Amino acid sequence: MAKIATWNVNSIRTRLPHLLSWLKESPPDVVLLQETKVMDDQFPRDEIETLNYNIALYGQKTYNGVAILSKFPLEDVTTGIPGFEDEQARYIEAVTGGMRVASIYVPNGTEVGSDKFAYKLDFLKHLYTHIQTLLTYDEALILGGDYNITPSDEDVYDPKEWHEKILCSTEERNALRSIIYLGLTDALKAMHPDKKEFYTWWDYRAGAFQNNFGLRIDHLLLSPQAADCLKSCEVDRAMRTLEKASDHAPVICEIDL
DNA sequence: ATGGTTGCAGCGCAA
Repeated sequence: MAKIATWNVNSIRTRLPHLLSWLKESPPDVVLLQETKVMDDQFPRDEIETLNYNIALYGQKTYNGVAILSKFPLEDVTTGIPGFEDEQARYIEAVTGGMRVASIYVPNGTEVGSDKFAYKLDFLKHLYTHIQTLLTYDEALILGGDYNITPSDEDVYDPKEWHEKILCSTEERNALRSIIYLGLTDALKAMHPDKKEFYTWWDYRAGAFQNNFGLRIDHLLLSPQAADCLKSCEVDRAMRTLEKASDHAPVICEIDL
């Protein structure tokens, strides 16, 4: 049984104590990290390698940055979406433990209709094309990350307040739905089809976590070969309760290949 | 509540 997690850490250096204790207490086999916010030469490799993880990095100063940690050897590592010119470090892919995995940090978009929103849609368009190609490989494929999109109003604590706002607009939801309809399974939704108020991100402001004012924007999307072997998927809310927590909680699935 | 908080770099910007 392989355990695969995705987690937006919001700075690997600030979150390192939480990451290390989490890796010690309930070690996933594969960890897909987003928003590491550090250049590769400053990534805290030694502390993580000591816990028997291999590491693949695509970092950037101050913003963005993605990484893959794996108990298995990491092969065929690629960075960036093929065919998409992007100076921001938001995509890394590798083959590990009999699976192909990717850690994806979709642009936030800031505001519907803005230049950054256009960039978000462009990123999603190229991601769609790349996933089309990946699905022809007929592999166990796990696309984890901060997609910065709620699939539906069920994934929003206050759909009226968020109606057509960023992370919830029809246009970006359609882009995500198109990607899923290529043949992917939303692992958390598949394991908990009727669960309500099931979120992965809570704003730091205004006591959002304490009030469970959250959104579900972090996803593990699985190819049919991976989905057939899916045994569980959960949100690790406990990580969001800690002092100096990331604003995102990890999403973890178990796959019995 | 065009507010609120966090992380970064170095006090404005992105989220």
